Amino acid sequence: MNKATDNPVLEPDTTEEIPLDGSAPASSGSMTSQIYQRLRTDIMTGELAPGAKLKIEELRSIYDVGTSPIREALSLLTSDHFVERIDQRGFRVAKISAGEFDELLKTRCWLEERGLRESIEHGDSSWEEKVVLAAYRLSRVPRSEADDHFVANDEWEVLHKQFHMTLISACGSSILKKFCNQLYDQNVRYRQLSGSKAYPSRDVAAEHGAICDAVLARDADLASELLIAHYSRTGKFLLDQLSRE
Amino acid sequence: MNKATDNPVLEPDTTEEIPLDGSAPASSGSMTSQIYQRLRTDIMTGELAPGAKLKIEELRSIYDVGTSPIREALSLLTSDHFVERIDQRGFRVAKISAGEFDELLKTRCWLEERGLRESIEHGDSSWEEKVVLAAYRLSRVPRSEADDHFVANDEWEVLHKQFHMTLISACGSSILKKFCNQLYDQNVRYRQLSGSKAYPSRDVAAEHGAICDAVLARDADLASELLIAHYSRTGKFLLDQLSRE
DNA sequence: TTCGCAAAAAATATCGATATTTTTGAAGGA
DNA sequence: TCCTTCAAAAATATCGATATTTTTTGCGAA
Repeated sequence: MNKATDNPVLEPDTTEEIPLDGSAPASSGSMTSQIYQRLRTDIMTGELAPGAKLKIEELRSIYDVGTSPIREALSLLTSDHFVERIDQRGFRVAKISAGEFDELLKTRCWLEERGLRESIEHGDSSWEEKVVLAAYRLSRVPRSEADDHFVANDEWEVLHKQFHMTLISACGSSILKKFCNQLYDQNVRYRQLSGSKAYPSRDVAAEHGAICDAVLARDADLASELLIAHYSRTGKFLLDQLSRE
Repeated sequence: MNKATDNPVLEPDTTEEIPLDGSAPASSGSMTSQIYQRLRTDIMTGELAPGAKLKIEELRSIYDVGTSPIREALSLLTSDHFVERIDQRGFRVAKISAGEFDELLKTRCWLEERGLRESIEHGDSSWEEKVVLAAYRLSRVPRSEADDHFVANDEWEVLHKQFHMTLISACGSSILKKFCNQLYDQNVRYRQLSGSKAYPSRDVAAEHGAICDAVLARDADLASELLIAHYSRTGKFLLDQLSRE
């Protein structure tokens, strides 16, 4: 058998196309990039609480670098809306609120629906196969690392994002993809912050499967409906948690 | 007569709500903010050519400041996609291309259509009045400062943006508004760069009027159609200019 | 000539010190 | 008691110098 280039499904590096992290600066290399990544994860996981003041001097001693890389990393994080910059009075971790989450959810649905519809209309068979592959990979990994209680599974996180980003990957606009990527990460942050206690017991895997099926059937209306329902359900759940506090 | 608070139309500061600039850092205040603004306009106007290398030392001597504010301003400009940052090898002005413009135009239509539809559905009478006012103000100002040939009119630029941003201002998502704002500015850049020679002679003012009418009639389908046609027309024109070079 | 390699030059990234601004907190007056 | 004011403290912003990295250049060897 010759090289497997004629069958994309067998090509293992299909996943490489979509960078799943903040994608702006590579994590290695410059000090700035490293700090950027560390701060980014620390904010996403809630290590750094929403609204917390990010004092340069403090960070400087914690991460053991000069002020320049810190300030630069913080400036970069501004674009991801993970950090707020107030002129002449420094940086702070972006605040969260039920209201903002509501907007986030709404906007995400709007943008991803558009991305999905465009992909369904324009995506070729290679895109279809990527979707199938992403769905399959996701289905093989448990959502929680423990059976009895919820323990976040990093691998699932990665594959879940991969799946959703693949859905819209053939939309024909890298700008839209970037926006969706940004909003996805914002959403992850909210998920992390709402304390991953008792996760809803609905069959998320089945929902993914259904979306995948609708996509393969090129049924844009159904696929969109399922996708939005999928997001809205977790959204509702998170919103409850947020307003309960 | 008492204060004009009961009639929003007479309230002159209706415009204040939407910041029309890059909105991240205020233009005055810190050195960083000033440099940010200057670089931003210099890039938008084409003073700094697409793809041009932004050497820190050079900028440092031109703007007469230290390296920190420069680097920070450049980092901030990264979020607007006016500047590209390549780890360990500095910054350069974001490149332009017909392909990217095509995506920009598409995405802008997608997002603004959604914003407009949501606004039409949810906007109250105060929003309606803002639209009327923005449309009126725009209609009073000539597109070009000269009658015989085209000379960009700054006031028109401001009011035009104001009009379009007002259209989507009641969509209920500040995230979407921010995205549209960003894309609008990107588009302005393309317009500036494509050399403002001989502008299309179609009646842009009439198009704005028609959109406004459709909005007031709460006809979402018609308004969207007109808006998209409006964008597509200038888009086509710009795309021609771009690929002709 | 062309290729590759190393040294020089240029540019980026980072540091630590200083200037500037904001915040804090305590004293004095209404 | 509640403001207001002003000075000390804290934090941000900026600078100029140095360390690192990338790019260029020039010199042989195939």
